[in-house]
Amino acid sequence: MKIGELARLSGLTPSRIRFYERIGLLKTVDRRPNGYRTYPRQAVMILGLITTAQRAGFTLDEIRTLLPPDLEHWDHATLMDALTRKIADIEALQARLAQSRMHLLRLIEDIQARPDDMDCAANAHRVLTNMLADHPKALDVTSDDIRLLDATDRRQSVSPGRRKKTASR
Amino acid sequence: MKIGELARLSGLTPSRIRFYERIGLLKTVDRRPNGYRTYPRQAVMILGLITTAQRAGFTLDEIRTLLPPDLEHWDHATLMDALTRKIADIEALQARLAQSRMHLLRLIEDIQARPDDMDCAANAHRVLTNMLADHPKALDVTSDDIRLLDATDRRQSVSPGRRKKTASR
DNA sequence: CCTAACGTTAAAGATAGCTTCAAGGTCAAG
DNA sequence: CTTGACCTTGAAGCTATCTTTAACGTTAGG
Repeated sequence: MKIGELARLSGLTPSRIRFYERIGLLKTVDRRPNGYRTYPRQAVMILGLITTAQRAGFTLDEIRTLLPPDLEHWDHATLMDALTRKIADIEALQARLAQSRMHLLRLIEDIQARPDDMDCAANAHRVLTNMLADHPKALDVTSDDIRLLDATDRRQSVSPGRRKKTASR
Repeated sequence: MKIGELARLSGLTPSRIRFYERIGLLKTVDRRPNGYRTYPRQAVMILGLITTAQRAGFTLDEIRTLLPPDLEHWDHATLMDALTRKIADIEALQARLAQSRMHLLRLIEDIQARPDDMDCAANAHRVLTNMLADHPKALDVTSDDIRLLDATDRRQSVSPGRRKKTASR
């Protein structure tokens, strides 16, 4: 089949298929005398496999190294290893997302927890200070820096669980 | 303070700070007679805020529209709305990651569930067919999701896996 | 006075994964 | 014979977020 038909069958665009060939993800295919690419039926499955792997989080580079020249002969060990590591990657991402989410929830709570006797500006400062104190390491901000920030306006900075031990630096 | 000191205090590079100014994320700062930028101490907090928001999954564009000219005067309603929507984004992504993970786990199981009387080639075909027959849209991850992933992932990844010779010939 | 470290700018490069464009060649139908 | 749909190529563009480079000015210290 020609590239247009393969595109229709696989749901990809012709340009994408040519792109995959260019980067070595698909092996070069046969050409007709006029230069047109000619694909075997199996190509549809290969493309489906590629998009499925992409959706699972594999990069094209990873897919290229995993894809065997022959769909029936996989490097079993390498494949299982890649799958296992990808699951671990996903779990790491999940952990970070969970943290991000909790961080945002805590931020919302903190903003709404404005004491009655505090005006918005002071509350803004309180929330900001709390938030930036939450991740000192990631921001490369030391405890000295925090104190420096506080010095700007040292009125009140009340929050539960303010600093956690400022690990290392 | 000059840009180098701000960079040290904030953990960002000078080029990144200049970049933020160029795209309008930071307002233009005062200059000394020699042309050097001069920052107020508050700038450290603004940069910390920006990187924190980035880690939470906000794009620089989003941050720019949310950041008030004055750190003490936020658009409370818009901010809360943005935070809430970002949490929803995260949760949607979490759901998709969970599905991706389950998909991979099922794939591993399926590969290992090769009947005794089936050779590897036939098993490969069986697994492939099962996989491609699975809910193809279930794991779809949009470019927006990728961005959110990047926000939590990129700056922490050790090496940005480089591609060899990006498609040219 | 010299040098190293810092500051400035505009422009280009890097990353992933494509799409789009320009400039053609091929082919089937009418 | 013309039209329009298809095919070809290489090169450039797109997105977001920076970094790097080049070429140059400034400043602090010895």
